[in-house]
Amino acid sequence: MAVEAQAGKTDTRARLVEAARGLFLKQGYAATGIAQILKEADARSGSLYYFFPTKEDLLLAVLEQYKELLWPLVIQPVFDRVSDPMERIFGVLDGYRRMLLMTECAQGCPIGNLALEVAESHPAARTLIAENFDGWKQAIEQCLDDLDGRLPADVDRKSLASFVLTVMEGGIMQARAYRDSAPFEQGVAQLRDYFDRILDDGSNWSKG
Amino acid sequence: MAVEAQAGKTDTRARLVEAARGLFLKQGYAATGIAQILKEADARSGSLYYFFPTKEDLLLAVLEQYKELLWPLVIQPVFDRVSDPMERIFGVLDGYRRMLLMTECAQGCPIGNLALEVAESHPAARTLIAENFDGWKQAIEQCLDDLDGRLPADVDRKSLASFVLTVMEGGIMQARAYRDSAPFEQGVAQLRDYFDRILDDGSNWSKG
DNA sequence: GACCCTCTTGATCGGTCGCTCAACACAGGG
DNA sequence: CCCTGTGTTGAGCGACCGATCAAGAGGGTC
Repeated sequence: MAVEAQAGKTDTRARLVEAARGLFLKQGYAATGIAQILKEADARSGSLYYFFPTKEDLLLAVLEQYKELLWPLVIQPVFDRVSDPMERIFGVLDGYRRMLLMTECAQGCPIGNLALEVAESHPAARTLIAENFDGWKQAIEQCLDDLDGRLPADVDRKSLASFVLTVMEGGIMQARAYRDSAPFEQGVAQLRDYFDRILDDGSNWSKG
Repeated sequence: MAVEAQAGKTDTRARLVEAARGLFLKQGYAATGIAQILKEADARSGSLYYFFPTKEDLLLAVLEQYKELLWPLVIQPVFDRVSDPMERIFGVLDGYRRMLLMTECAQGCPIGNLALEVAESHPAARTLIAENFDGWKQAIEQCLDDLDGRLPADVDRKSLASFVLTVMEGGIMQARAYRDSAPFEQGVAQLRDYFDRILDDGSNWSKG
């Protein structure tokens, strides 16, 4: 019994979203033409506009897919490999470092790119971008909660999770501007230093 | 004696750069058409292409102007108002917060926007973006140097200045994605907390 | 006045943009 | 066999893209 078609009737829609996702990531939204997406997906314009009334709807589908891929592709693999909550946070960050290295700092966070490019002009996309950030921060927040007593009670976990995202996105931006992963890595190191200073480890450190 | 022309012979070039600067900031580089720039600058296409062989050359001129405007517009006003090196750093950051508030979080850091949009596809622009970041970080680094003894000797000032930029850019990105300045403000607050923990103030704090 | 140089004008180029639509393929159900 | 519903095809739309260029305006100099 051969594996035949999936649940859906056609995979054209999926191919279009996949192609658009890759091209938006590499080139940005405005710089990517419909024709290029069609070529990459091996589809014809009529098919695209059958599934997506406008180019923006395709963008929304891409952002929806990012939401769906966040846990299975970004979070879960790290959580499976690492159990310590603190190391899970830095494991996720290390995943982005590896992407930077693999692409020679050409590609960064797809959500971050789109956040700055389309947030203002495409309100619906902006909402989905915010939801992507929310999902990411919730994963970090869960790690912070799992730290239990190690994190002082007066620390605002949501705010700290937001800070982790801030450092990641800012670090990636610099890495891309300099084509060098060092600014990202330094930022992560400073973030770890900050965590070390916050954490109640039951230990007093004396430096030097 | 009326004030007549400036040193240069014409201001058309300056008007074009100014118009392009504003539009690239609001809409991004790819999303801004030449025709729109011409309309905004009240110029004709021949004039533009007399000064700038291509659209990318206009982008480079915009980035050069940002380099020139950094100190007089962003750094110096804060340094004139504030003398304490630490407060100078957070004074600069507060300038960006005010921009976010004024624009309802629609506009962020012009360099950051372009960094993510054109860094990969326009190498010459990427270099100028990096130079803009360098200039910004040098201002912060100067503040760190001016802290003298308050900063432990083993702290890497370049790395810390880079971290300030990272937090700023990451914070602005989230502010724009959420159309809310809170993530930026929280990030800056965490950064201040980090500084407080790093600084040798000659004081021991016991919390609570 | 003749000449040059800087800068401006605006029609126009070929190409690409996002998008439309009538026609058609094809499987499932009656 | 026909009908319907779900996709697919590809020619082609008007608009706009970035860019070109011959012509000329206007000031400075001799």
